[in-house]
Amino acid sequence: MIKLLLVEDDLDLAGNVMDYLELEDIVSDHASNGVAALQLLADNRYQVVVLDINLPRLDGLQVCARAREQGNDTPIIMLTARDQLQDKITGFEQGADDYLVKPFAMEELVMRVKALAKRRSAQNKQLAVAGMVLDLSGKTVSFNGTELHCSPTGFKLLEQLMRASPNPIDRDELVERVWGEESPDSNSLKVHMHKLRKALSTASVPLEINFKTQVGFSLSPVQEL
Amino acid sequence: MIKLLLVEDDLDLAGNVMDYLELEDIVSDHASNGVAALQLLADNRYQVVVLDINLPRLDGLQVCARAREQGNDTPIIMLTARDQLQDKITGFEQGADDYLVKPFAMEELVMRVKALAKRRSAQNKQLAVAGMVLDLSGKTVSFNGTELHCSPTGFKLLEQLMRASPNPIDRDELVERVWGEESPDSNSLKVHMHKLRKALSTASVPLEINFKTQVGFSLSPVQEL
DNA sequence: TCTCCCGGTTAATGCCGGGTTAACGGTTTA
DNA sequence: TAAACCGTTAACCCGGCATTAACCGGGAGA
Repeated sequence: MIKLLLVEDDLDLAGNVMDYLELEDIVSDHASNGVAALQLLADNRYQVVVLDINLPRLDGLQVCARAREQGNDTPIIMLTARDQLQDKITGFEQGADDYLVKPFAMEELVMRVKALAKRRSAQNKQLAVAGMVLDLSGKTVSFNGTELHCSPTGFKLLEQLMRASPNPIDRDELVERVWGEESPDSNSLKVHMHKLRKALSTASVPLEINFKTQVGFSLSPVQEL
Repeated sequence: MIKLLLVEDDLDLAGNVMDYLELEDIVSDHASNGVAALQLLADNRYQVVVLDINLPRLDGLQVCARAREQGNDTPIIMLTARDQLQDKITGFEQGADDYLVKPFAMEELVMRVKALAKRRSAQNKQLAVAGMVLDLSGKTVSFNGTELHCSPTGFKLLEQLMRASPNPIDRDELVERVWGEESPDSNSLKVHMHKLRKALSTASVPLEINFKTQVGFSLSPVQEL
């Protein structure tokens, strides 16, 4: 789900855009002038801003510049009816990230919104359990500085296990988060789990994956005897 | 301080413009016809050219075209009394960077001059990674002083890789930045990548291009063992 | 004690996608 | 007009990966 701020004074257009975006699982706040936009930007965290250039009170370029001055680095898509080079230049100079000329296709807008949101959300987050670090942006897993190899699916599995750790995660829940609705034959999970366990042991990571019926899988420190 | 060439046959207007620009810390040379303009362009380096279209001897469009033919990529602002779309199109086709219709406000001109000068100074930089230098203005790449050959597309690819380095850049993102919306068959990227890698290795550049699924391409120093 | 269930283990299969190479067509240059 | 360059495409190779199937072994219940 993407949270977006739409700044557009044409209420008809704004309504249409918001309706369409909603179908794509993008929820929008709306401002119809520059001052309101800045207020919303200051009070909320959006993943993307769609900003018309022609606005009452404070035009889009100024809104963009002010927002950047205030340290707000939310990705901004500029919107304008003027298909002129100068607008683009000025827009980018003010710190816009992308540009769309009216009239535009809704699909086009959605595509760009998603692209920017994705780029943004992929920024350096990482999970750590018992010294093992999982880097969401680089898709890498490392322990004691040495990287350990993980296939994409293995990575997703490990991510879920680490998010839940030290609590167990239900088997079906796990499968759904990794594979989504369409899950393959259950054998696949077994095999991936096996590979994960093997990877952990060969890397001497002091963690083990346990399974308990009616409870699920859990990632926990190895128990010495 | 911005150094500018004003090409304008109306001496009154030219004088006014130059006086005004001076207040903004912009110093101007002046040519009153196309031939003189080309001569000055060949002998000096300006940050911006303001070029009237209606000129004696050689009109502005021709001056623009000739200058570009000679490899001069100084930003040009076209100036004309004719507010016609055709002029704009033709102007941009000849390589103009911006456009201003007479009569214009001095503030408008100053704004655009500054915008172009800034863009120019910003884009004239060169990128350097691990001793390899990519010159944006000259479109050349060199390592240890020796130039290494790069096709236009290869150059764009390398530029994006270097901008992102050492971080990876998403495959789709890369394709869009190099080819734009309409990208060719994905094979093309592979081939260009291959040529780039080959160029790097034959030039003994200690950099390598890596790819990782779900992450993208990255330019990083070679790992010795 | 036998058997069914279910997770773990291992090996095999097929696919997907990047890497590599060669060839074709268009454009520019000598 | 021939040569060189460049972008693109097609064809193939190859490795990694997900998936499947087959088998093993322990625990629960009859």
